[in-house]
Amino acid sequence: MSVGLVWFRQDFRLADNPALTAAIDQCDEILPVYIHDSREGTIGQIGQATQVWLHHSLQALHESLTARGSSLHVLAGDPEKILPQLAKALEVRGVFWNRCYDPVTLKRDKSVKKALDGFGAQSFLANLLFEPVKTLKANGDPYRVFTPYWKNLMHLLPGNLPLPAPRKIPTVVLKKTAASKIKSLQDIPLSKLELLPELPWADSMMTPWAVGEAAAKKKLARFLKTEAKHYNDARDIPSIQGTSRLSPHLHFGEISPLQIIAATFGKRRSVMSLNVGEETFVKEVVWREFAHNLIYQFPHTIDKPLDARFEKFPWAKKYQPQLTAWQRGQTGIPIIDAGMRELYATGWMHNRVRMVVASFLIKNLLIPWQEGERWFRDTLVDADVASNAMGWQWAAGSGADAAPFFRVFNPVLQGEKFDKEGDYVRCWVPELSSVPNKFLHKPWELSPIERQGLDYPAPLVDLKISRKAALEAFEAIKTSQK
DNA sequence: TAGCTCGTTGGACAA
DNA sequence: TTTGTCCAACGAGCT
Repeated sequence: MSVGLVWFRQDFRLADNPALTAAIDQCDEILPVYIHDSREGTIGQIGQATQVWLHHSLQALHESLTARGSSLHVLAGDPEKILPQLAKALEVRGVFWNRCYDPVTLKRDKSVKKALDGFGAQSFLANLLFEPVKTLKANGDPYRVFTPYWKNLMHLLPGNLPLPAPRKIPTVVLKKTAASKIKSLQDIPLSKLELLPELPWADSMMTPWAVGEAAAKKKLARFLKTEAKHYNDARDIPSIQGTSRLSPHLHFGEISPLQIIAATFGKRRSVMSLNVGEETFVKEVVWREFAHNLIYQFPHTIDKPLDARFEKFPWAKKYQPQLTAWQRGQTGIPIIDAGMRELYATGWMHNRVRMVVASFLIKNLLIPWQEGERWFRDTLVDADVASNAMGWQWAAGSGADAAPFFRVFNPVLQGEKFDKEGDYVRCWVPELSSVPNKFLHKPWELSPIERQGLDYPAPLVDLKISRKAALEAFEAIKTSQK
């Protein structure tokens, strides 16, 4: 009997999982494993919100494996040591996994592959549509601008059909094998990973979410049936369900980008045949590809600006109180506070508001974008190295295809434009619920009498003055060498 | 090769 | 109230 080891990492699904399918094709018996590596500097060292999601996602994967006669083996430690030990003890024919492209994982996987020499390690493209190493401009350089990237790749869509989920997964019983005698290879209960903090926050944060492959599939189907048509406009209104909210599922691979594309296209074979909403939605999936491509081609941009001029940007020197006020949703600017509170309460924030709070942190408070990136990474359930770094660098103006420096979002105008009736602000900043719409996004303009009894802080900064200061700060670096 | 246009998400200001 | 123009400057991609 030949044995195949399937190493799950950020691909917690059975359908459209090329590593799993290949293992079943090539081997008689499978051992599905997840290895948790929480050492400092490893990819396992993730934010609190994503840890909570990870716990539930592993649980869901285990359940769907069990339903097919298998189970997930959870181990903790260094994959570079554990995988060769397991491979040796089980005398495997192959070790199968789906590739990730962030620099930390890439480096680790390279070592793992080397350590598995002779055990038939195979990796697959599964979490992206396009292989970053092959996605280059005609002259061989990496893309830095989204539009040409999109124009050149849209013709390849919808691409292949996603793989079906295997009906049965013939599984090795660890207890009967040599591996069961080695302590470090013994299965541990999921709770031992200690991913769930002992805080009521972890429960309440997860209330709006259903985790796992089945939930992701259901959510996609619903979105395509109802919201996708209006996505182009509705996605900008934070008070309504206009976006797909698939980002955390995509991050953990509970659904693949290929599955999303295939379902959106249906029987249609070209982008031109999609309606405007669907096309914009597909474009967003390709934006995710673009972010992963950028991080693959320019790995240093995880925490350093792509545009080197920004290394010398005159950021504020002391900013802890302002940073804390921003994190807690106590800046005195309603739309900012609504967004930051939504983030803390649910692990998610509407994309329109993400741009506004990022612009405010960077351009009105002059706080380095890396601080915001770190906070998002710790609090978002969809926190993804590539998308997060690209988004923040876009807001800062230091990234690829970034917003020009003079583009400073005015949170009052953004609020009045995208939260006209104030539903979003009233939902997350209830202390303002009685303020009339005219002043809801600028309560500091209420008369002192009207302000009486209003338990809401004064704005942290004057928007006009701080905007001017930001433009002057950008002036200081714009002539220096790129 | 040179010249041209264009660039996810905006705001201020003048007319 | 609405609309047009400007706010930099550079690389990508096309002709």
